[in-house]
Amino acid sequence: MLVSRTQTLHDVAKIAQVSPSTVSRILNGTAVVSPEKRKQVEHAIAILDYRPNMMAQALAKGRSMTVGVVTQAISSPFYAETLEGVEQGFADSLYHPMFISGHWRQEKELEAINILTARRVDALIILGGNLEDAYLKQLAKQIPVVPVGRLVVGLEAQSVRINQFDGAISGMQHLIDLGHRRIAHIAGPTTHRDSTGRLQGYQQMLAANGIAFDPSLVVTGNYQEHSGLLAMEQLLSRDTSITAVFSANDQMALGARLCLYRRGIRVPDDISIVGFDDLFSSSYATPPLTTVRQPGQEMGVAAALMVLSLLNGRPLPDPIFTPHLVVRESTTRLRHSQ
Amino acid sequence: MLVSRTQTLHDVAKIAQVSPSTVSRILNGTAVVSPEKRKQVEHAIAILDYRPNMMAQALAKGRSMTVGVVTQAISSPFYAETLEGVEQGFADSLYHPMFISGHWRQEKELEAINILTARRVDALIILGGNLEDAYLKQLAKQIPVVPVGRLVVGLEAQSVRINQFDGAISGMQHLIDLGHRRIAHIAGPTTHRDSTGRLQGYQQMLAANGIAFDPSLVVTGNYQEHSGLLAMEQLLSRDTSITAVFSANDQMALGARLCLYRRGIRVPDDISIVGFDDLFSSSYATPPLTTVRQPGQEMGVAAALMVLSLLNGRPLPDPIFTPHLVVRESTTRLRHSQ
DNA sequence: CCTCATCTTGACAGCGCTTTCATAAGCTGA
DNA sequence: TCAGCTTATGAAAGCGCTGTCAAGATGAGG
Repeated sequence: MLVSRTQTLHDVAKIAQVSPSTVSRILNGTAVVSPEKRKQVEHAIAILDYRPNMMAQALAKGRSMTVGVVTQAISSPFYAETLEGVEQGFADSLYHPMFISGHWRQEKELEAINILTARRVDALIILGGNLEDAYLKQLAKQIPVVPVGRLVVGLEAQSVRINQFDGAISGMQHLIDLGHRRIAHIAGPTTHRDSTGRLQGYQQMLAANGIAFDPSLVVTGNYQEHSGLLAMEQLLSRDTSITAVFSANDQMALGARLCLYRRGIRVPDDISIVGFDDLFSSSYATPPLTTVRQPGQEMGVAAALMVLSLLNGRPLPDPIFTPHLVVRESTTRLRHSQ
Repeated sequence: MLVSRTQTLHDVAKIAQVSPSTVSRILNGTAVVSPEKRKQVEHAIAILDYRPNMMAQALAKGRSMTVGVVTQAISSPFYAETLEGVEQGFADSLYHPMFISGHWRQEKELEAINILTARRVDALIILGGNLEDAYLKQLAKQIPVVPVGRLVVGLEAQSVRINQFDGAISGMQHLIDLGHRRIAHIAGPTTHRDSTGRLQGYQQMLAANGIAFDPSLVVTGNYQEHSGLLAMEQLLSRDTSITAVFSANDQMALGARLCLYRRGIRVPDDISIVGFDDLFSSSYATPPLTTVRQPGQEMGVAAALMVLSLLNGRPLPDPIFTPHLVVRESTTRLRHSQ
C-alpha cells in the first residue's frame, strides 16, 4: 500500500477474483451467489476492511438513506427531547437523520429545506416552525413530509401532533379542582398555533366554570424563561389577588417561579403554578413542577416511524397524542386565608 | 414535463445550449466563461429551478461537505449547547454537521463513527465519550478528528478543552472564601477524566487550606439529576454538619437541591451549593445556581472552526478554554450559628 | 444425446457531477 | 501574413456503486 487510498468495491472484486457485480450482490443480498464466491468475497472484505461508500450507493440507487429534520433550536429542551426521539426511532432502520435549525425564522427554515433537499434526503420531518401549510403541502408532493407539533391541512394523516386545547383543559381543570378562581395565564407567542390552542383551553375552562375572563390576567411571553419572569412581574403589578398561574410552557413557568422566589412569594403555598410540556428538568425544579405532559420524545419516535411507513408504503400509525396532566408539587389547594 | 424528474446539470446544459462542462464551471466558478453563455446558463437554471445534487458532487469531488459529530445524547443539556455551537460554527461555511449519539457507550460510539465514515464525512468531532486515545489518534491519520472536552494525547493542538482542575479550584475557592470548611463533593463517574479532574481540584483546595480530606464527604454520581439527589441523601445520612456542597455538574447539583428542599433544608441559608457547567437553565433554578461555567456553546463553535482550519490548512485556533466562576444565589457566607 | 429451462456470473451502461485533455478560435507581434 | 501563444469550450473519462442484460453453465426431460 503506497498511499492508503480508501478501498473500493473494485479492490474487493479483484482480490476475491470475482466481478464487481458479484460483490455488490453479496453486499445487498440482491441475488443468489454460490457459497464459495461468497466466502472469497467476505474474506476480501475483511482483509481490506472495506466499507461501501454510501455517497456512491446513494447516487446509484437514487436514495440517500438520510432524512432531513428541520428543528428550531437544538438546545431548546423541548426540541432536544423530540430530536432524541427521532434519532431513536430511526435507530433500527438504515436511515439516519440530519438536523438543521430554523430558529423560528421562516427564511432559515426554507434555507434548511434547501440544504436538505440538495443533499437529496429521502424525507423531511418538520418540527413546529413558521412554514406555511400550503408550502408544506406542495413540498409533500415531491418528498414525504412529516410535520410534528402542528396539523398541516392536507397532511392530517401524517402530522404528528397533540391536542393543545385538551391539554390546557386538563391543566386548568386541576387548578379549578383545587379551588382556584383567580388564575392567570402566561401565553406563548400569538403566532404559534399551539399557544393559541392553549389559550383557548384556558378561556374555555374559565367560561365552563362561570369565571369571567379577565384580559389583564393574561400576558404573552416568547416561550423562554426570561419572558416568564417578566410576565409574572407584570401580572403581580396588575393584580395581587392571583392564586394560580397556568403557563403555556415549562420554561416560562420556571421563569415565573423565579420571579416569585425573588419576591418571597411561596410556591405552591401562596401561588400555584402549572406548566406545559413536562421537560425532563421540570421534575427537578424546586418545587417539582405540576405540568401538562407533551411527550416530546415519543412524538419524535412517532415521527420517525411515520417517515418509515411513508417510505415503505406501510399503513400509517396514529399521529395523534394525548396530553396528560402530571401532578407534582407546584400546585396546592386554595386555602381560605387567601 | 411528463414526470417531474428532478432536473440535472444536463438538462440545464441542453436548455442553455452549452455543454455540461460549462454549466459545471459556472456553478463552481472554476474557469472563465463568456458573459453570454453565463447568462444563458443562469437563465436555464432559473427556469428549471435547478439545484445541484450534492451526492453527485460529493462523489465526483471526493468531498461530502459534511462533518460527523459524535455526541453522547442530543437531549443532554450540556451536549445540546455544544451541538448548537457546532451548528453555529459551520453556519457560514459550506459544511454541515451530522450528529449521532453514542450514549456514553464505546460500542455505540464506534458504530457512530462507522456510520459517519461510511458517509465519507470530511472530518469528525468527538464530544467526550469513552473512545480510547490511541484509537482516536489512529483515526486522525485517516481523517481530521477534533476531540472536545478531553485532551487526546497526540492531538493536543486540536483538542478543544477546558481545564477542569482550575474550574474546581475556583468553585472551591469561592466556598472557602465564604467560610465553609465542611464541604462535600458529589463527583462524576470515575471513568470520566473530567470528573477526576474536578475531584482533584476539590482535594487540592482542601489541602491548600488545611482541611483534612474526609472520604465520607464525597459520593459519586452519574451526572444525572437523580444521582445528585441520591448522593445528597447519602451525604446527609453520613454527616449532618455539612455546610456546603460542590457538585461535579449542574444536573447533580439540581438533584441535590431537590433533596434539600424535600427535607426542609434551606439553600443557601443552611447549605450552599456550587455546580459545574452553567447550563442555561441553572440561572433559572430556585435559587439560581452558583456554578463554574464551562462554555459549551463557545466550545462547540471552536470545534467547528478547528475543523475548518484543519480542512483548509490554516493555523489552528487556541483550543483551550478557561472555566469561570459564576456567583448566583445558591451560596452564602457561613453563619456562626451553624 | 440433444433441447430447453433454470441459475449463476460478468460486462456494461448508467446515477449526476467534476476535471482533465484536446481543439478551435482569437490574439499578438514580427 | 503567419507562427506561436492564450482563451473559451466541448468531449470524454472517471468518482464508486447498482442493476439490466446476455452469456455460460448446469440440469431436467424426452
